[in-house]
Amino acid sequence: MKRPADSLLGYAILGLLHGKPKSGYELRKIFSETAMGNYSDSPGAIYPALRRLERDRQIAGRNEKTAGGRERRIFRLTNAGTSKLKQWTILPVTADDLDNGAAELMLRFAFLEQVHGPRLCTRFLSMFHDALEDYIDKLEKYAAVNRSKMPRSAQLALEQGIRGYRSMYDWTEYAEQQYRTSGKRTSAKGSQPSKGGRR
Amino acid sequence: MKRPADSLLGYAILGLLHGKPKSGYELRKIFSETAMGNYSDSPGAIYPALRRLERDRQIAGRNEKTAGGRERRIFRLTNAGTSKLKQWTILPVTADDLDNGAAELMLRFAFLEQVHGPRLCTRFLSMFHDALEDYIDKLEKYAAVNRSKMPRSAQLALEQGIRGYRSMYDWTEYAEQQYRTSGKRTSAKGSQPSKGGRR
DNA sequence: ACAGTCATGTAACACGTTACATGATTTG
DNA sequence: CAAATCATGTAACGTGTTACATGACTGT
Repeated sequence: MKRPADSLLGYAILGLLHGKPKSGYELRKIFSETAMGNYSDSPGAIYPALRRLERDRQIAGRNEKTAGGRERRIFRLTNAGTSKLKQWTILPVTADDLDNGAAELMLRFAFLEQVHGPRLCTRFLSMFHDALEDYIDKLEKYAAVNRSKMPRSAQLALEQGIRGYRSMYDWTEYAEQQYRTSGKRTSAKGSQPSKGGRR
Repeated sequence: MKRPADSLLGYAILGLLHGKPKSGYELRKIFSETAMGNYSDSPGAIYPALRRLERDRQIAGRNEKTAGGRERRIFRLTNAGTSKLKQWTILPVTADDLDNGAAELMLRFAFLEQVHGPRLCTRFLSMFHDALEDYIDKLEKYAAVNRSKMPRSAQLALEQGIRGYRSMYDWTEYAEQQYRTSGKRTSAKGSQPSKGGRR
C-alpha cells in the first residue's frame, strides 16, 4: 500500500526542502538550472506535487511577502516529512533498485549525507557495492548465454548497459575511498559545508 | 504534435515485431525474461499499447489458433509501422536525448542494425560520440563551478553521473571498433543472422 | 481434481506533459 | 510602455501501475 510522496519528484522535493524552506518557484528553478534537471521543472508537475505533500502533512506552507511585496508560499518539512525522508534515504539497497539504472538510489545518496551524516554514506556505499557485484554477475551470465542470438547492435547495447553498471561499481570504490581519506569533516548536522575551496 | 507510438514501450513493440510477428503474450514474455525487462511486462501496459498501435494502423492483428486450439492474436507491422520504426531509429542524436540517461538512444541502437544495417550503425555511433563529448564537457564545467557548494555525497552523486557518460563515450569507441574490425557480415536485410556461433 | 501456464483483457488510480491562464513587479 | 521575470495555478491528455477477472488447455 504505497502512499505518497512516492514519486521521485516528491522525494526530490522533500530532500531539497531539508534544511532550508523554499517556494514552489525556487524549487522549479533548482530543477531547471542545476544537475537535478532530470526532474520536472514544469508548474504542472511541481505545484500538484506540493499540494499532495501538503495534503499528506509532509510539508507545510505559509504565505509570505517578498521585498517587492509579491505573495509567495514557502514550504518547510514537517516532522512527518522529515522522518519520511530519513526512512527513504536509509532503505536497504536491493537488486530491484538497480533494474532501471539506479536513479532513485543516486537521488537517495545525494541527500544522504545531509540527512544522516557520513557514517551512513559509507554503509550505503558498501551495500551498493555488493548489490552491484551480484547484479553484474547476473548480467554477464545472461549476456554469455544470449549474445549469439542477438543482432550485433543489440549485443553492443547490452554491453553498454553492463559497462554502465561496472562504472557504478568502480565509482562505489572511489567514493568509499573519499570517505576514508577525508575523515569525518563536513559534519552534516543540517547546514552547508564550510564553503572551502576545492583541492 | 506528437502522435503515438510515442512511448518507449510502443517503439519497443514495433522493434520486436520487426521481422517476426508476435502475440501480446509473447511480447510480455520477452519483456519479462530478457534484457528488455526495463519495459513493462504487465498486461495493463502492453495490451492497451497494442490497441493504440493498431488504432493508428502501425500494427495489424489477426486471430490464430495454437496447436492446442487456443485463440491468440498475432500482430505484424504494417507498412506505416515499418516506416515509423525506420524514421525513429535514424533520428539524429541530440543533446536532449542524453538528458535522462540515454535509454531511448540505446533502444534505437539495439534495433538499428536489423532495421537499417551496419552502415547506419557506425553513423549513429559517430553522432553519439560527438554529442557525448559536448555533453560531458558541459557537465564537467558545471561540476567545477558548483562542486564546492554541494554536500559531499551530492558531489559524489554528480561525479557518478559524469562517469556514466564517460563510460558511454568509451563504449562508442569500442563499438565503432567492432564495426571496423568485423567488416560488414550480418547483412541485416530483414531477417535473422545466419545463426552462426560467435567469436 | 487441482495447479500451473497460456492468453487476453478491464478498472481505478497516480503521475507527468503540454498548453493555457492570470496578474504583479521589475527592468530597459 | 513594453518586455522580461516573479509567482502560482488549472485542464486535457496519455500512459504506466496494481489489482482483478475470465477462461481454456496441460501436466500430475
